[in-house]
Amino acid sequence: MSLPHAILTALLEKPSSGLELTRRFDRSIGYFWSATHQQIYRELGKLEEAGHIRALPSDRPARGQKKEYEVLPAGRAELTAWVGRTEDPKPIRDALLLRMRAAAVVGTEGLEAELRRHLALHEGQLAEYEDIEKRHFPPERDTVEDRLRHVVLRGGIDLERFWIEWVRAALRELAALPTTPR
Amino acid sequence: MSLPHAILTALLEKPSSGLELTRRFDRSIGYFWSATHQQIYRELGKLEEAGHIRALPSDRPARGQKKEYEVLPAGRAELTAWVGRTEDPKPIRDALLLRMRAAAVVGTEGLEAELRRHLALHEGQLAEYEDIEKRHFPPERDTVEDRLRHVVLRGGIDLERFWIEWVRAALRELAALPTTPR
DNA sequence: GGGAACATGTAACACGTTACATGATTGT
DNA sequence: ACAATCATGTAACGTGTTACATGTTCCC
Repeated sequence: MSLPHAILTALLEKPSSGLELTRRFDRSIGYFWSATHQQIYRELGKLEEAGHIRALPSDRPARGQKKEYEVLPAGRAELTAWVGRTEDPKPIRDALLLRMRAAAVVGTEGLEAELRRHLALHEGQLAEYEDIEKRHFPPERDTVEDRLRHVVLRGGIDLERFWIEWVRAALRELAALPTTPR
Repeated sequence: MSLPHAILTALLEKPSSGLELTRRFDRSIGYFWSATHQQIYRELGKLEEAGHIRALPSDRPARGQKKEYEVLPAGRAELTAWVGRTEDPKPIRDALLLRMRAAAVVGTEGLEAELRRHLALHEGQLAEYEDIEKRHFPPERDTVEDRLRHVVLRGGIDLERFWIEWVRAALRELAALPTTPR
C-alpha cells in the first residue's frame, strides 16, 4: 500500500501528468518504489476519487490530452500520517539467493554466468547512483530536504555495494568448489 | 515466478506435506522467499498438475488428511534449468526509504520512532541468522551443499547489517536536523 | 497525409494477502 | 463430548505485469 504515497510525494515535489510521473519514477522515486505507467494511471484515478488529488482545470477532453494533477490538503494530510505509520520490514525476497540455494541441490550449471551478469548490472547501478550523488548533493547544498533525500540515496548506494560484495563472495565460493557438482 | 522453484528446492531437500512446507518456509527457505500456506497449497496444486511433483500414494481421502509430495524427474529438470536462467535483479522497493523521502516533503513526525523500531527488528533478525550460522555452519562441516547454503545465509546476515547501519545513519541525520520541519 | 512521439487508457492475467470454512486427530 | 491442534482448502480482493487500444500533436 505504498504506491499512492509514492505518487503523492512526487506530486507534492511537482504537479505532473501521468506520463511525467512515469518518467520521474524511472529516474528518481522509482529507484526505491518502481511503477509502470499503467499502475500510475490506475492509482491516479483512485487518488482523485478519494479526493486526495485533483486534475488541474483544463477545457479539453481527456483521451490523448495531457492531464495535470496536484495534491489537495486531504492528500497531504494522508501522506503526513503515513510517514509516521508503523509497518514491519518485508522479509527478503530475492531470486538470486534462491537460485544459489537451489544450486546446492541440483547443481550450479549456468549460475556463474548469471552471477557475473548481476555483478555488472549492480556495478552499473552503483555508478549511476554515485553520479547522481555528485550532481545533486555537493557538499554545499545542505537544506533539510536535501539531507533527508541524500540519506535515501546513500541507502541505494550501500545496497548496491552490498550486492556487489555478495556476488563476488558467491563467485569465489563457486570457483573454490571441488568439481562442479552433478 | 520463483515460488514454484522455492517449493521444488524444499521438496528435494525433503518430501513434505503442505503444512510442513509452510513451517519450513517460516524457518529456512522463507528467509529468502516467504510464502503463506495458501500460496503453498495453490502452488502445490499447479505443480502436481504440471507433472513436476506427485502426492505420495495414500489410501485415504484428502480433506484434513496429510498429503506428502515428492519431486518427479520433470520437476528436478525444471529446477535445474531455472538455476541457470537469466533474470534481472528487481529494483529496490522499500517502504522505509520511501517514508524518508516523503518526510523530506511533509515533515518527519513519527519517523524517529519507526526507525528505532526497525533498528530493533533488524538487530533481532541478525541475531537469529548469526545463531543459525553458529549451529548449522561450524568450521568443520564443509560439504559443497553447505558451502553454497552458507553463502546464502551470509547474504542475509550482511543485508541485516546494511539495514542496521542505514537506520543508524538516518537517525543521526534526524537528530542533526536544525528543527523538526513543519 | 503519414509516421514518430506524446499521452491516456482497457483488459486479462499472475501473484500475494486476508479472512474464513471444513475435516481429522489427540488429549482431557 | 469438547477443545486444541493439525491439516487442507475456498473466496475475495489488492497489487503488479503484459499486451494492446486509442487519440493528439508535431514535423517532414
